[in-house]
Amino acid sequence: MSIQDLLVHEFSVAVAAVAGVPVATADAQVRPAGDPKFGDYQCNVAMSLARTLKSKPRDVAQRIKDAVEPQLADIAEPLEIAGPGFINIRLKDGLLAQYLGEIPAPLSEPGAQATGSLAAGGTAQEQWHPGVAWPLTDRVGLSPVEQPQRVVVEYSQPNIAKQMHVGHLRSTIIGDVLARVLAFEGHEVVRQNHIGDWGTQMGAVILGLWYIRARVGRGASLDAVRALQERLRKLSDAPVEARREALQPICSEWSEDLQDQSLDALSGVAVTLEQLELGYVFVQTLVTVAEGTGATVTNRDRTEERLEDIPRKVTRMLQAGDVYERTEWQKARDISLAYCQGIYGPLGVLLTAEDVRGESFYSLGGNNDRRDRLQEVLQGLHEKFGATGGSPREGTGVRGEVRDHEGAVVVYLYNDKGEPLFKNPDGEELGMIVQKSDGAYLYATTDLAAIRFRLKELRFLSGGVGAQRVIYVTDARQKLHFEMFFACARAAGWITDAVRVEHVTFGSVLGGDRRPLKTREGGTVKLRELLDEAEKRALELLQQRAAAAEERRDEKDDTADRSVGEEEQREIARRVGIAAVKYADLRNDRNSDYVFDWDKMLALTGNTAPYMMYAYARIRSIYRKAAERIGSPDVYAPGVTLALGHPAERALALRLARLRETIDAVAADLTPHVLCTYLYDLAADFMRFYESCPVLAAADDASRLSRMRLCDLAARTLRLGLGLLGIEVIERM
RNA sequence: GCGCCCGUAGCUCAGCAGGAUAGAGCACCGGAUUUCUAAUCCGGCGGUCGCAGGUUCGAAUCCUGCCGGGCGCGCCA
Repeated sequence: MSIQDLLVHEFSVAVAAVAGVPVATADAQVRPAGDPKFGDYQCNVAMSLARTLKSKPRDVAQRIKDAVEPQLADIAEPLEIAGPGFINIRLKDGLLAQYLGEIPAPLSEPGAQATGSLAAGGTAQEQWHPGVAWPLTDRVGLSPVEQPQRVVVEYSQPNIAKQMHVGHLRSTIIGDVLARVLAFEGHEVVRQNHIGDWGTQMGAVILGLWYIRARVGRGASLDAVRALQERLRKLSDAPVEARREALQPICSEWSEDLQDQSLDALSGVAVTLEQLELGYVFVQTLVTVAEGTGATVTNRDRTEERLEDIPRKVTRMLQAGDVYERTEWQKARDISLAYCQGIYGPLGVLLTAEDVRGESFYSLGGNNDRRDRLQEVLQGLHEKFGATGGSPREGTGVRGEVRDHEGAVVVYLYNDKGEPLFKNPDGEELGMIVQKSDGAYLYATTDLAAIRFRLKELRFLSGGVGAQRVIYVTDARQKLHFEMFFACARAAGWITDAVRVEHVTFGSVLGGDRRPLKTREGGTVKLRELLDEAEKRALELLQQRAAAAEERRDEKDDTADRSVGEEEQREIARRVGIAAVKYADLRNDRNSDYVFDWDKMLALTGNTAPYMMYAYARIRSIYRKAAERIGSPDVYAPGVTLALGHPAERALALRLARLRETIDAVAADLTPHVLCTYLYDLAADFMRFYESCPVLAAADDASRLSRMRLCDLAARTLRLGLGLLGIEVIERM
C-alpha cells in the first residue's frame, strides 16, 4: 500500500463519518500537494462537502481534521487548514524514515551488477515474485498485488515482408514497458507478438522470392533488379500505353521463366533478407504499374493470367495449403523473424521466439492441433449472427449480421435502434470484411480468431487458462478497426463483461519537418540503422566529454585516472544510445506525435536518459570511493537509521517513498511517461541532495551511513524504474 | 460529410478523477567548484492555457459552439 493509499483510507473514514455516508462511497480527494509549501499531500474535499452539509467549508475541514488527526498521530504533523478549506498534510520525518527503513537490503547476487553487493550479510532478503518474466532481482521493497490477473500484451507486430523500421519502434518499446510494469505488479503476463505473416502481402513476398531467384539463376544481379524496380516505380503515373509497353519484356521473361522447369531447383536455395525485401517491393511496384494495362503472363498450364491478379492468387494458394507456397513462406518467415530477434536483443526488448504467435497460427497448419480457427470464426459468426441477423446480444444492445457483399463475407453491426454502428464517407453502413471475395482472410479475421484463442485457450504459466485482460499496443490510426473488431466480438459474446480488452494507442514518430520520419532519400528508416546511429552518436559524445574532463583535470592537477577502456566505452555508448532512443519515445504522453531529434534525446541535461544514467553513475561512484576510503559498511545493518534533517535529504526521501503510487498509476492507466517524469524528478532530487549533502565527508558516522543508505535506495529505485522502462543503467559514465 | 486525437512560455512538453499564485526542460541572462564525476547546482527572464459561451464557491481541466493542425472512414494492417 502506498502512503497515498494510506492517507486516502484514513481520510475516507473521517469524511464518511462527517458526511454520514458509507466509507466506500466517500471520496476524500487526497492528492499530492500542488506546492511544497502546502505540505506533502492535501485533502480538498471540504469545499465541495460544505454545500451538502450546509455549513462553512472551513468548519467542515475542521471536523474532518478532528476526526482524522488521532489516526494520523504517527504519520503526519498536525494538519493545517488553509485558504477556503484545504487540509494540508505534512508527513512526519519519522514516518518517511520508517517507511524507507522497511525496504530490505537487495538480494545479493554474485556476478550481477546489483547494488546488493553492499549488503553482504544482510538478513532481510526479499522474495522475487515467480511470475515475473525477466531477471530483475530487486523489488525495492514493493510487494506484488494480492490478486494477480492473467494479462496478454500484444505488441511489436512486425510484418515479415519488410525488415523492421521506425514504424514498429513505438509499439515495441511501449508494449515492452507495459508488459514489464504489469509483470512487476505481480500479474501473469503473456507477451504476444502478432506478426503479419498470413495477410495479402504474403503473395507478393513469395512471388518476389521466386522472381528474384529466377533472375539471379539466369545471371542477373540484384542491382539489375533494383534498377528495373526503380525504372518501373517512375512509371506508376504514366499513361496506360507507356506502362503496357514497359511491362511487355518483363511479362515475356516471366512467362519463359515459368515454363523453364530447371528453375524449380532454385526453390531449394536459401534466401536472404535482401532478396526478400527487394522481391516484395518489386512485385508491389509491378502490380501498381500493371493496374489497368491488361498485361498478362503465360502460366504453366498455358492459361493467361493478369499480372496484377497473381499476388492475390498466390496468397490464396498459401492460405489453402499449397506445398510450394508453404515452403517459400516458411523460408521468408524464418529469415525475417531471425532478423527481428536481432533487433529485439540489442534494443533490450523482452520478446523472444516463444512470444511469436502470428496471424498464421490461427490458420490450418499454423499450429499443431490441425484446427482452422479462421474457418471457426466464420462459422461462429454465421451461427451467432446468421444471414438474416440474430437478436441483439444481451447487455450490449448490439446486433450483428453476416452478409455477402460483392462476393466478400461482411459483418454489419447495428445498435438497438437498428442504426448502423459504423458508416462510410457516403453515410452508408460500414461493414467489417472477414473474408475477401477471392476467399482469402484478412486482419479482422485473424484478430477475431486471436481474441477467442486468448480468452478461451491460452495457457498461462500458473496453469490458468484464458486471459482476464488483453492489451493491444498499436498506433492510433487503427482505432476504428479495433472499435469494430471489439464491438463484433462483444456482440458475438466472445468478449464478455468479465474481461477487460483495451486498445492502447500512440502517435507517430515525426521528422524535423513534422512529417512522418523518413530518411533523407525519402525511404523508411530501418531500425537496424537507427540503433547503429544511436550508438555511434553516443560514442562521439562520450569521447568529447572524456576529452573535456581530461583537460579540466590537467588544470586542477587532478591525477585520478577516470579513463575507461575502449571496450567499456563502447558498451557505455551502446547503452546510452539505446536508452536515449527509448526514453525519448516514452517520456511524452503516448497519444501525442513526437519529433525524433538526436540532439535532444542525447542531451546530457534535462529530462533525458543520459541525465538519469549519470545520476545513477554518480551514486555508484560514491560507493566506489567509499570502498577505497572507509571500506564497505553494511548500510542496511539494524542500527542504521535514516536522518532527514536537511531539506534535500527529506525531499529525496519523500520522492523515494512515492515509487509505489507512481508504479501503481502507470499500471492502472498504462502511461509510461508518468514513470519517466517520476524518475526525472528523482534524479533531480538526488542531484540537489548530492550538491548540498556531503556523503562520505558527512559530519559523523551516523549521518554518513544514513546518507549512504539514501544513496543506495536512490540507485536501486533508479535502476528498477529504468529497468521497467527497458533501460539498463551503467556503473560509470 | 462523419468520427477520433491534438492546440499550455520563443522551442519541446507536463499538469486535465475541477482546487490555492498554471509547472519542467531547452534557449537566453546572471551566479556557485579547496570536498564524493561541473555530464552538476542556484537565481532571473518568459504564459490572454486556440477563441466564445455555459456549469460551479472555484475551470487549463467538465459541457456546447466555433477556429486551426493531424489521423481515420470495405476486400492493406
